Amino acid sequence: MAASEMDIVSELESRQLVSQLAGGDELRAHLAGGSRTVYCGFDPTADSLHVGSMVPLLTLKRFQQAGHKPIALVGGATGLIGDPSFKSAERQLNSTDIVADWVERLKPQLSQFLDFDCGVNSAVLANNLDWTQGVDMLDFLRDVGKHFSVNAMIQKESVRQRIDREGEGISFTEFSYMLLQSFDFAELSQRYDCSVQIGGSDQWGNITGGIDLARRMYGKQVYGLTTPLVTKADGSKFGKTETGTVWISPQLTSPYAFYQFWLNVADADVYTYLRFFTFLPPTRIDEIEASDKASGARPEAQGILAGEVTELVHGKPGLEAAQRISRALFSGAIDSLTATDLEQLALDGLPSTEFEGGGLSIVEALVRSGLAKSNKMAREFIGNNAVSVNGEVVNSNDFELSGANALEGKYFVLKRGKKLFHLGRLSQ
RNA sequence: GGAGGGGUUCCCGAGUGGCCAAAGGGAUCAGACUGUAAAUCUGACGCGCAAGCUUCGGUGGUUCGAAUCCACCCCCCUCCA
Repeated sequence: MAASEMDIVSELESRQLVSQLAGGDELRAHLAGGSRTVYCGFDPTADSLHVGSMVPLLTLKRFQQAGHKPIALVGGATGLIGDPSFKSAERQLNSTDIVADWVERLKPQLSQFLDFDCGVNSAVLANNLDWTQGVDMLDFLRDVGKHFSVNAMIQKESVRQRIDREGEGISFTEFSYMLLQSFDFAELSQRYDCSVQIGGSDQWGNITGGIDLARRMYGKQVYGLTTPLVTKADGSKFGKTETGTVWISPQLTSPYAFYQFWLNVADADVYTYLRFFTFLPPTRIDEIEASDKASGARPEAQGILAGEVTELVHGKPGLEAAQRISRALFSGAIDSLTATDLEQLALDGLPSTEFEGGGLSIVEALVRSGLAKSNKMAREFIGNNAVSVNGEVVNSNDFELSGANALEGKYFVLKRGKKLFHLGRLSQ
């Protein structure tokens, strides 16, 4: 490995990807001194990762590219408990079956970003349930619990609002979460000689807990690094769209919707996101930013970002499908699409609905397609000129969809608002 | 187990017998302006075309009338044991 490749901390800093360092210069020297083993944990809180999980996950990949060995840990055990860090309320426990199922779904998602066949620094996929479920409770309390001071734990910022805030509390279950994650780090330091843990900055308390535990249990010096939480300049929550969370899974968020999400990133955020979510060199990103600023026209950054991230997550075919739909729908020439084009859009992931029987009213079509939640909302959208069918604005509640005004005798491209499209098909 | 404080529409949070489908803020959605940005302004924001209907932890009462009063139950928080 070239020496330049090894200076991963500086590389991450140039991308503004370092929030906190546990170990500072010592950690830099440690990473510069050879190929190290680095881990990051992902708890199964749903049946897919979402875009927010991508920052630490891609950071893990960056470590691997720099010659280090990544461990992607899926929290089969910790997912049963629930991390209280910066959560405002106690959460509902999920059943063991559900968590086990989610673990299985997360595994391939974690794996797709890492290289498992590149020699000494091949990635490892681990599950903390493997070393947690057999541990005897009394042993755990004696060997692990004894190293933690409750006085110190309740001082952690991550649980502060649960303890200080009137009306909220924290169960012993969630409070013990830190012990489990700390135990993971100590265990990985033994099993894999893992010496670095990374995570989002909300994981700082859990990471430092692990560093202390590894030292106390095994006399091992280990380190930590956190990445910033992804924020949005306007203060709203990152990773949500009008249709909900943006997931990695193509079943939950189509490549088209995924692509659109990135295409719609605000100017104020897009260059930061290029640094966080792509592997383009920082110098290249600076160039893009400079050229966008100079042009005064619509920035190119969003298109580049959407292209890079969509390809990374959904591959070339996914990206191409997303771009096909985007071009077709936003070009304004909807009425020139052929039946083949329209069927392809449905295959590419444009949401679609079969409309049985003959003609139906626009109001009903909006509700059945999910573009409006209720008849009332549908009428309101129509009243606001927010609805169009096959490119033509609909301005009457009495508008009917029928073979006569369909594209190719059976297709309708329904649009609500500026960006939400749906394909309707009449079936006889 | 004891004492006290709470549970209101997506979230926060007012409301303590009719003027309450329920203030205010946030989030969200639509329109205008734009670049499928941001900011700003306007409008919507339980369901229903409407008459009206269903909501304020649950169940049952009191009352002409309840989110508001009473009883019991469930859940949460604080302090004490």
